[in-house]
Amino acid sequence: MNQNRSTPTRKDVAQLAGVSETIVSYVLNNNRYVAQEKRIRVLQAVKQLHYHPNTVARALRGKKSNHILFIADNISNEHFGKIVEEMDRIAYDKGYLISLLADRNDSEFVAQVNSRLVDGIVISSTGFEEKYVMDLIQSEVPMVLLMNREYNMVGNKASRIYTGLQQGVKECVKLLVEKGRRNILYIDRVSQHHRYSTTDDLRYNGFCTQMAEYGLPVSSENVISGYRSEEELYVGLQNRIHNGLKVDGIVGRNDNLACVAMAAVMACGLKVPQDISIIGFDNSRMSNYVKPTLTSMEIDRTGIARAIITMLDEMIAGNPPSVQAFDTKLIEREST
Amino acid sequence: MNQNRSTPTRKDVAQLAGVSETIVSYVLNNNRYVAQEKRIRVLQAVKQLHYHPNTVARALRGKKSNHILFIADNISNEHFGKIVEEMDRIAYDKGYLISLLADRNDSEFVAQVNSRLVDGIVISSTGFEEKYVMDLIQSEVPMVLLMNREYNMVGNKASRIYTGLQQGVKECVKLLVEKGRRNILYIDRVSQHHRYSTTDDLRYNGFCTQMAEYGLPVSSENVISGYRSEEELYVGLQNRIHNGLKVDGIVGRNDNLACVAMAAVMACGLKVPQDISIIGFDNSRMSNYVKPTLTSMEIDRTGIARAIITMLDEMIAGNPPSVQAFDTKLIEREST
DNA sequence: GTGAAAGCGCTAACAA
DNA sequence: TTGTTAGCGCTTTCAC
Repeated sequence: MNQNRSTPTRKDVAQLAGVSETIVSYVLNNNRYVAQEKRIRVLQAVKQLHYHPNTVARALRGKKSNHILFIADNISNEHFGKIVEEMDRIAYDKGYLISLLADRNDSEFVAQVNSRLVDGIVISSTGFEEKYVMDLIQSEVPMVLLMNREYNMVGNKASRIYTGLQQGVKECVKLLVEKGRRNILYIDRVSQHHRYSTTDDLRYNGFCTQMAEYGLPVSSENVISGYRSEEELYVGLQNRIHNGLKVDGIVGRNDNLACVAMAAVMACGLKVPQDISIIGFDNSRMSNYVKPTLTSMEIDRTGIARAIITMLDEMIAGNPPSVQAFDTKLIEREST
Repeated sequence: MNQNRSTPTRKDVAQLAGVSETIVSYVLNNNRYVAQEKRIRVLQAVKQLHYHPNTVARALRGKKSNHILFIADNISNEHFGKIVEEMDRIAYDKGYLISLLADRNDSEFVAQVNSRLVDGIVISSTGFEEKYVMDLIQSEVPMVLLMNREYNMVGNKASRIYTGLQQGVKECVKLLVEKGRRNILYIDRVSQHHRYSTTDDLRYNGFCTQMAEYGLPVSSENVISGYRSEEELYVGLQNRIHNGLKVDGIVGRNDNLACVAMAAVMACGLKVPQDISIIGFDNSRMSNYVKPTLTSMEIDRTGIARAIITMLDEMIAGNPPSVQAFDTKLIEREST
């Protein structure tokens, strides 16, 4: 814990400005009339001492903690990093600090989170069970959900952001069909804990929906799921193709998986994009550098980050939760 | 702020267990003899209510806040994300929460940080000025520095982790020289704020040192620096080569820049690795998927993450700062 | 316009 | 072994 006695407190400001401590609070919170000259003296003292009200004490007293918690199931990928980076840029000016936490599916986790007095919670996860989301909502902390999946019980108790996953994947399928592809694979996530996509997952859902609209089949044949690692996927996909799986198009759940799949089909002797078109998701850096370069869907991360902070701000101010949707943007490259 | 009245407090536990509040504290902090039966009743009540001591109140009272702050200059890249992910895994079990903050070079930033009562600070930045690091050290919060650069004033006031950058880049140069390369370029970072490397930067330093040991020149000819974006770098490098720059080897500051450089030299008609060998740094995912696949240096992120938490724990326990060094590992692929 | 004082949930010194 | 109490830094009610 910070033992530093040199960090100024409200008392120091009051002394330097020659006013009572209460006056300092009034000036800083701007919620009471204070004589002009005193106000000025206080502000000067604040500046001189580089005083910042102790966030912890404030939070304990029931004010804002200026602390936002971001709960996610994959805090290491580029997509997530970019959103957090952008959030930090906006949030810093508003005085917010952002914490990162990987989700755990147990009620201890919920209790842990509740023991922190945070101003807002953002959840971006497909694997975090809805009952725990509901537990968190019960404690009445403003919450924003990034809709990677559908929730059944949340209703309008949390703000929701549709990041364009479902519509985006639908457009991926459309593009492939327009290119004349019919034997289209969907590459599902790899997971060591058997957390594969269900139709709750908006990307997977988008795939199924659009395929159905074209009258194309969706089955265990063309949904590539159940692998525990990228290596397994790489080998498994090759085996399937050697065993006669027909494929002329691939939609990857993200760029990384699309690249794994691309490497696998190329290892099978298929030419991209002549024999098969491949499309990823996220428009991450690597899509520019793989060979052939990878067509991908760009997600509006800046817009999403802004929306998160805005929504949280509004809910903290007492407004009800809201909903916002974002579009994705197709970035076409060599792989299609 | 969390308005939730249902989150249990110490009082609730005391009531349920039929003991005084102090007893609850003593049991939880395990620092006083408490009658066996009472201790059991307390622990039962804790479990039943899912009670967690309010971290904020604790921190205010001068105890641990269980809060670690990670300050960095690039919170969106994969390398950084992996370290945080690993830290979270270890830290969660110890009750720590990790916050992320992009550095800002002003004293307001320092004051902001000080207003949070954090248990420890981790800094991984090349651009964050040392005077602000010193200001942070003054407030006596345990600190771990990831040594991306040399510091001149820190001395042993903070724990330091050498992540292998300098030695790693030296090995990169060695590898290229062993392959018979002599006209070796170093690709420096791109920066919109003119924050290019100086010899404080351990990667750049490693390059200079090893080149000198081989009697090879280092000049503005072969240090590719000063570009504001990857696009500028891509174009600029091609121009230089068209203007006669001789090059048969490239060391990229990271995989991403190495890929940009690789794309540029290939666009100039050079063959990789026949005409030119290229090596990156970080062993990020993309190095597996670019064509040709990219030789790179793997950093021991798991080890580093562990070391960070261990060091912080020890300093929080009152032990003096320490130093640790990690080795990098060469992952050779097609580009060399 | 201003100040005194209570109290947020917790720890630890002190007293019993 | 246990309870009482002061106080961490702050906000806000209430009285002046």
